[in-house]
Amino acid sequence: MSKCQHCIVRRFNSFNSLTKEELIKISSCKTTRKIKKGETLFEEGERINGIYCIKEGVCKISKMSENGRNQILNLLKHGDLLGQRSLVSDEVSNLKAVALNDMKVCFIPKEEILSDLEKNPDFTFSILKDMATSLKIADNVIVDMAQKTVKQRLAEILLKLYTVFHHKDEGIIDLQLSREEIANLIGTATESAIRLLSEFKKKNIIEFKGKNIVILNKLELEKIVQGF
Amino acid sequence: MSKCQHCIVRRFNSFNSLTKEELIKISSCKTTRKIKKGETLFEEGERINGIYCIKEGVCKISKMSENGRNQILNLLKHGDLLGQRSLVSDEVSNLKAVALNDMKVCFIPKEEILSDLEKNPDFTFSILKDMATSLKIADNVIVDMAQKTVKQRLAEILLKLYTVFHHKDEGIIDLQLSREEIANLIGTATESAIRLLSEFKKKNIIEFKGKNIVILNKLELEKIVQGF
DNA sequence: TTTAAAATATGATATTAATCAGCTTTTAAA
DNA sequence: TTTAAAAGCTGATTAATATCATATTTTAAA
Repeated sequence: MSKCQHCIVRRFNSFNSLTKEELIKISSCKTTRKIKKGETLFEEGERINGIYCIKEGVCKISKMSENGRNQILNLLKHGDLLGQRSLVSDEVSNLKAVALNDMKVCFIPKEEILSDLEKNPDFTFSILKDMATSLKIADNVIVDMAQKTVKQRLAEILLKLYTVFHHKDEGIIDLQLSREEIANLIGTATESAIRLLSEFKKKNIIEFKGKNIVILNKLELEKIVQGF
Repeated sequence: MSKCQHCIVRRFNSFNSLTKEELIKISSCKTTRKIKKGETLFEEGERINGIYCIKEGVCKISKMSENGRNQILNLLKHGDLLGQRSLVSDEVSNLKAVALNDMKVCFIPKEEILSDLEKNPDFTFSILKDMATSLKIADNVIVDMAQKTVKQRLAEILLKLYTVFHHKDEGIIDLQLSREEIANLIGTATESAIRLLSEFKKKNIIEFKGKNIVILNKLELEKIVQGF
């Protein structure tokens, strides 16, 4: 079995603050899971009782709205942790996680992490820092959703996707999302997302390369985000 | 000077997890501030370097959007803490806080709290729990902003305001908000908020008592939230 | 008290986005 | 390979919401 203390992924997350001994202990109780594209890691309302550490692949974190539409709240990739809230709450998950491509994740049971939280203030501080950052980002998303037009939000998500998933120097976004998923990221109808993507394409701001989107004019997207 | 260990407000927040000794230490370094209605506690971009503990009054937490509109993200009242993010981040505040009525707040410098975070895992855990709850709430707000109509959001905020600020058994919301502030809470134009409030009033769902809103038909509001 | 400014209200219009419908292309299963 | 289903696309229409204009009421300052 692979060992946490040698796992390169941990350099990107709070596990970096654990001691070698703590990592060895976690190694011994973690389970590794492979999830195929489209498969569900966990459902809304499911009890998680632990943290997922993403080794490979990307998953979408979503939530159903009361009027039956799906909102994607986050995209997580290698190095990201998932399920922090389960550590401090006995509630079931309020979110659903689905793989966007083939994934490899490690699952560490809640009890293990909790004992580290008790003993290692650096680790706790790191988790706290992560949550604070997530909270700040969430505030920004609320403002965007409340105040920006669909076109602004689409331009913004394309820039964000490029930042996180760009490939080499090209403008290509190295992540395949369906039109519906893009719509669910920005909170609009699928048709509206398609229409605006077509518009961007017609204006040579983006192009489609197979199933991927390529950013041709980053500056123009930035202008659109600002409302021009 | 009033003492934290005797302050009733602390029963509602994470300071509840501090020991008597820790509270005495905090008492000795805290400063108490009175803020008049309309005054600013701190601005976006200001360095906070500590935690505010609200003893009396209500404040709005807001953020400007890129297109110059103001979004109210939260309303905080007695017992609530403010500035947790400053503990774990050296960044300036991303939010602005303005008093909605006369307030009394205590300010505890960051260094004091940090030493407690180091030594008292219960306290840290409690802060962590708070942040996790805030994160869950933020996720819900994102979904609402992205997926619900302005009418649904208005009905929802009225119910929330009622829950948090209701007065005795009456349907009165014991907090004075301008129409603009209501609009900034739900992310819409002031005129749209006014129009919908008028509609709700015409349908006898709410009434205006001076500057306050009174809920007459809670059930109907709940139906509107669901999309009917 | 008078008066200017701010807040509230409402109508008219423009803009944005959702919905519905029908079509084409792509994908995956038989 | 064929074929059904899903995804993508586009036009037309409707619905929601913003914006602009203007009037009225309330508030606070002179």
